[in-house]
Amino acid sequence: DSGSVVPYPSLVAQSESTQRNTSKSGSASTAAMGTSSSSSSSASALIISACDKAGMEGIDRTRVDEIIMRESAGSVYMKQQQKRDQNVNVKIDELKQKLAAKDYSMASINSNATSWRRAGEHALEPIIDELVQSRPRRSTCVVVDMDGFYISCELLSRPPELGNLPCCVGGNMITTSNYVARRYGVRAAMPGWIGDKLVEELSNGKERLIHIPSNFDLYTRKAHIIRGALAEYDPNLRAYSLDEAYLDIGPYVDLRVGRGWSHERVVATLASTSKHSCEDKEHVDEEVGNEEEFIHCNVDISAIAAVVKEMREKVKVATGGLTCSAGLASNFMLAKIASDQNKPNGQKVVGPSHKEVLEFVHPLSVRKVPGIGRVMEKMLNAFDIHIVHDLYKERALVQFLFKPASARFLLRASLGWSNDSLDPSAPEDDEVGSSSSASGQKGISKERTFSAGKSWEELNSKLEDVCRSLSQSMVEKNIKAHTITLKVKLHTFDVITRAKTMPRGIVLQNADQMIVEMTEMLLNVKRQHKGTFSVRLLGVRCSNFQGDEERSQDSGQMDISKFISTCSPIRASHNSLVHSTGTTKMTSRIEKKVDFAQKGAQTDAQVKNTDISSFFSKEKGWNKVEEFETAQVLDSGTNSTHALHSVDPGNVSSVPASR
DNA sequence: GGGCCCGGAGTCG
DNA sequence: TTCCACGACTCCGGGCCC
Ligand SMILES: Cc1cn([C@H]2C[C@H](O)[C@@H](COP(=O)(O)OP(=O)(O)OP(=O)(O)O)O2)c(=O)[nH]c1=O
Ligand SMILES: [Mg+2]
Repeated sequence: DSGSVVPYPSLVAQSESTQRNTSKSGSASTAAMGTSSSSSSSASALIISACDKAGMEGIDRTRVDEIIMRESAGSVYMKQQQKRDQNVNVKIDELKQKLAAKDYSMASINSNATSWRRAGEHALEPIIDELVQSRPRRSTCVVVDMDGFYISCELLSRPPELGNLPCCVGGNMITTSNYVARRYGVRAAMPGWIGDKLVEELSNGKERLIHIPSNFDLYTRKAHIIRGALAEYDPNLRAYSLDEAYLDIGPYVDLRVGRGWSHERVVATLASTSKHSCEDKEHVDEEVGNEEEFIHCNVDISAIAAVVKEMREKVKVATGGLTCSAGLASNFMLAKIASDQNKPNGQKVVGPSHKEVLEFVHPLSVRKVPGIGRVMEKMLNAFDIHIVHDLYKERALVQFLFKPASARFLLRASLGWSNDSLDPSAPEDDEVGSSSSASGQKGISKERTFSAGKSWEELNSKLEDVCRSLSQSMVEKNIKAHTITLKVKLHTFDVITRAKTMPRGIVLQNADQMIVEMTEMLLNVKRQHKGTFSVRLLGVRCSNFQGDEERSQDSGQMDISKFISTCSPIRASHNSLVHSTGTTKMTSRIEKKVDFAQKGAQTDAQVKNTDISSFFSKEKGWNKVEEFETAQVLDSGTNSTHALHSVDPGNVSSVPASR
């Protein structure tokens, strides 16, 4: 359609209260008609407990939502959520105006308000082609996620009958619940008393939610056992959290299934080769064969699935009964999504072909994509994008609406092939790029919530406690930091942070030193703040670790002119850095890394014609019709260094200056 | 132009 | 009667500096 064009100037800011969700099922262009987007219900859509998590299928979520809303109605917390919600609505309306302006200007030239999208889609074709081309051809990425981890750990050492009752870990705040409790809508990040209410009311008073205090050490111990079991299958596994691990079992299945080796022999080989570097690499090549053989080793996917099943069983035995679920796919984004599909105690395989990938990912809610949270979901929904397929269908619109990094991420997600850093589910495949400090940790923090309305003296006392506690952790971990940040949460739930980076040569670890800085900062915050200074949380964070900066040769200061003019080898930093840092793994691993993170070298040819942001952003002056019709996204000499397929440049290029 | 710093926000488990 | 954590990471925009 699109015949009718909205006069741009008529788009006045909508009053948020007047929406009635007019944008039924019309295409996103309906949204462009200026009807205020914004959510339908007055309740903040950001907080209702979307019962879409594992173990919560088919429960009467209307009643759950009703109880939750009733329990939190009018609370300060709720008011804060509504404020957030309103801010998102404002953002949405801004985007809609931006879109309307685009359609309008296009229409004035072309008499067709939305044809620019076709052109945009056309411009995306080569990029999509390349992404599809570079897709891994095997499903050997595994995400293992423990079922109800904390609560399962707790129930292990308790009478089994307890497992049939609704249980959770945490008192005032629930960190997780068992699957019985989930049937009542009780879930992580829910305050305890709401969980109580849910169970009480939805069981008609027959049951009560059982709270078990948290025992973090227990979970940490179990986590180590789990990793030990999993490491047999991939010694280079990434532990994303206590209960979640990312593995590439390609090498394992090649030897175990492809070569028919025994489990023990495979484990021994992998273990001996993964650890160290160059010498071992040759050793591996002898023992394992060359990489072509590796790659073309066509292992039946059901055989890989069988390996995963066996692996899960080993975890269960090693932990004394903890179950886990797993996803098996050709990349970690898909594997992560898949790991949730057959929870608990199940697994899901996604084949590597383009067809299989799309069949899997397209019907899913965009919310399933790791990295798309409540806010992004709401924004997408406002443009009638609900499932991943919509994300693909509206790819031109998405490219136009969002910032390059987000747009890139969303496009890749819509193709089932994402490893952007916006997606935290893709842990870096190792130590090459970032922080030389052993753990790779970038910050450490401590924060405490207490009843609001404390006196000034009490506040300072709390702050000292937090500082001392943090300091102790830093001593234990041998961490010294350059930057310290104070966090203050007011009784309204508004958060204020203030940071200070110490002068050269001064480093933070000592408690008294931190206390000095923090108390001064707190005083400043208090002075700046107008209105009653009623605090419910104080926190301290240290970052910018000493030893994290390291190699920053060439610290000499240059004349400013050099900075501005000579901008030649922007992109060289990528390749050369990856190269020069020296990767120390066996060939097959490196191969893998290219598949996973696409960090390998890119040819200049690849770099060309890939920055589509310039195509959609009118700031660059690309919004004239001619360009759209020729649809060439040329580019480039400029800043188009981050192509859609180049991933997470931040990580590789983050070599901070010396301090 | 690009790096670092700061503060706000979003996301995850 | 009340009552919504904590630790970690990333990105973005604005300011300052070379
Ligand atoms: C989501 C979440 C988890 N956690 C902790 C408790 C969880 O047991 C642990 C792992 O998180 P999850 O894997 O998200 O949850 P889960 O393992 O308890 O349940 P399942 O995977 O079967 O759906 O992390 C929090 O402390 N806060 C949170 O908000
Ligand atoms: Mg889990």
